[in-house]
Amino acid sequence: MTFVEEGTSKSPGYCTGTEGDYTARQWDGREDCEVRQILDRIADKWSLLVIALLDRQSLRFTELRREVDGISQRMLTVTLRQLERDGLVHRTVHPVVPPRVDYALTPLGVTLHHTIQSLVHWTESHLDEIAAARSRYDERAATPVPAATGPAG
Amino acid sequence: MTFVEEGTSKSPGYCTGTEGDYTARQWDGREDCEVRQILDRIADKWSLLVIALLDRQSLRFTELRREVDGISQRMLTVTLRQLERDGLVHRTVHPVVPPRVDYALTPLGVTLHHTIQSLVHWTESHLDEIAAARSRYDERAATPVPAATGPAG
DNA sequence: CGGTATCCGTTCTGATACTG
DNA sequence: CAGTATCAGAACGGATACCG
Repeated sequence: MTFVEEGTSKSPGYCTGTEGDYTARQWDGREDCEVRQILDRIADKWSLLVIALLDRQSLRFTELRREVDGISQRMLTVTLRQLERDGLVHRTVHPVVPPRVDYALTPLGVTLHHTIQSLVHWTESHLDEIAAARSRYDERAATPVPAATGPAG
Repeated sequence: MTFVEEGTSKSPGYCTGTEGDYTARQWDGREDCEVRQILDRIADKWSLLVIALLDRQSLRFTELRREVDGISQRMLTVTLRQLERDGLVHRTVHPVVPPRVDYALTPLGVTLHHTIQSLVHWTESHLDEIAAARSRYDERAATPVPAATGPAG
């Protein structure tokens, strides 16, 4: 296998000693890097979709590939491996002549599913607002000189 | 500016016509790509942190940089721009001799903050479980031949 | 069918230098 | 202080070829 087995030393600069200086933070500095790391993984393009698809049902490799559709075989494998490693999905290999492998959410994965659904729900609920904000920003970006209307002189 | 102004045609293969084939999905195929796109942005390493930091307080560019610490000036700028474009943070420029720019969450950003806090909370609550799962997986990975204990014969 | 290993282009990110 | 522009290296992601 090629992907890193280390989950903490993935990239330098993540967990540099930043202690005892901030005051009003929700996240702890030492913990923060870990949270970010996990979050970055579960909020991954494909991970999110796979977890959503695996809700209340078990799917085969090919079935998942068909559902996600846009994903390549490589990325599906990698995503599934990460999810399995994190204990979010369970992999069942059936020793039959045409190999059959089923993937299902673990109890931990189910709890995550509930949580990400909240985030997805928020996103769905605010798609319009974000789109509108983007349009506004885009317009403003096309206005280099807003022509100050303040009291000149 | 260099970053893309288009928010939908970022990458090919995202929104390929995948309609009327799946059955038990929570997310709609056409909507999915948008949700994923937004999600991918707000769940960004830095975006998440910036939003968390901006909760209930306004911060200057340098202050944010100090807090996030590991972030480069470039990434902070880019992250802030994206967040501003999505209508999640508000940018206030004070026309003083030493330039002063304050960043604060918009009402929309505040609602997002609540939601991502749930996700962060989940992650914090399950750090140990994930770490344990990883250790288990890592051990299994170091066992190429599990020595089948089934009925040999 | 399910998966691995490799090659290669695209994207992301950080370091650096420069501006107002 | 608050950015912008450019470059180089790392990581990501897809296509391909091959295996059990």
